[in-house]
Amino acid sequence: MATTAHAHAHGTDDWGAHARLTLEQAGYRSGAARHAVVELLARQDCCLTAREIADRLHDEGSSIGLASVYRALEVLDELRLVQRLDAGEGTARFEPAHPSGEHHHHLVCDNCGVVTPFEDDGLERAIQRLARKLDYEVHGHDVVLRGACPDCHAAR
Amino acid sequence: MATTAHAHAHGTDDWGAHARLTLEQAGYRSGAARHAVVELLARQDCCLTAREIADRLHDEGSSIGLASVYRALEVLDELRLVQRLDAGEGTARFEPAHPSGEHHHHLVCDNCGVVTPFEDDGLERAIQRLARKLDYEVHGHDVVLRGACPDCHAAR
DNA sequence: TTGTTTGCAAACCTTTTGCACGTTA
DNA sequence: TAACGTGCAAAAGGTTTGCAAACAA
Repeated sequence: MATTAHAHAHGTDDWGAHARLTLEQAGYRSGAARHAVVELLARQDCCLTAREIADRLHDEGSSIGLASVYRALEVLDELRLVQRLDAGEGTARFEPAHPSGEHHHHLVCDNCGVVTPFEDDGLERAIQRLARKLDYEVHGHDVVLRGACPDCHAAR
Repeated sequence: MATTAHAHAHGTDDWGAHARLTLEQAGYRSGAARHAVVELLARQDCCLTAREIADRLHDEGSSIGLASVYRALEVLDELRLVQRLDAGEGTARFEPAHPSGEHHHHLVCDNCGVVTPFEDDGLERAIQRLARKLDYEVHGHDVVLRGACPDCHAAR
């Protein structure tokens, strides 16, 4: 089966190690804040906002400034280690970008705002066919489906 | 041919009239600011930011407040008369949503930021097949392809 | 030691809101 | 006239930046 709304298992391809290596090879030193952000992201299946990242780090006892979270995410984005996603709520979300190219897309509930990941091979194939036809060098893509999640739909 | 990077012709299905009628039927009165925003959007093929809308209206001599542009867009969005798009630059973009369901998606250049519309039937079919399989009532979707536009790609 | 990273606070930008005034029905 | 729409200014987020202190190499 090609479609699943379940996230894949945690850390199966060790994104954390890949990210640390890539950062080092790009000449970045290791500091506490960026390290903590990488460690936290390595444990995520789906996207978090910068504030969510800072809050979780605080909960775990780290005192990381929000600005440092943004700076870490900026570097990770430049190195294509994270995928930035705008779900339309005015705040950006970030999730690990796996070197294998494996990725998912998102369902966003118009009503409650919950974001759910899904994967679909047919969709990926259609996008690859499309990208070949365009006069553009395509590096990546995002698909967001909007609608009513099962809970909100049932609650009508 | 199913794929085109060209926008379709201006106002061929008279979105402006449709929008005015929908607004009236929803009980909205007609005011200068919202009217001007609808008129301007009716002439657009692709997305504009709120500031771009206000600036163009000013250029045309209207003195429309930016807040009124946002308020107009909010109403139009609620009535599903516009499509809101986040291209990831931190500012939302808006374009007319045609009642026929005809729509396009966007290519965003990572380098220069230019946004180009495209249409692809294969992609639409893949999304429709996918939507049927999900446990979600899907109302809409956005696809953003990111990469290097022909100019930026050539300039390397 | 030297340049990088970080935390804090201030600055910035987009978007929303309060309020008084003008306008529509 | 009563309710709605608008413009302006202020407020409210989210994100970026300046700077001095802490830190890695």
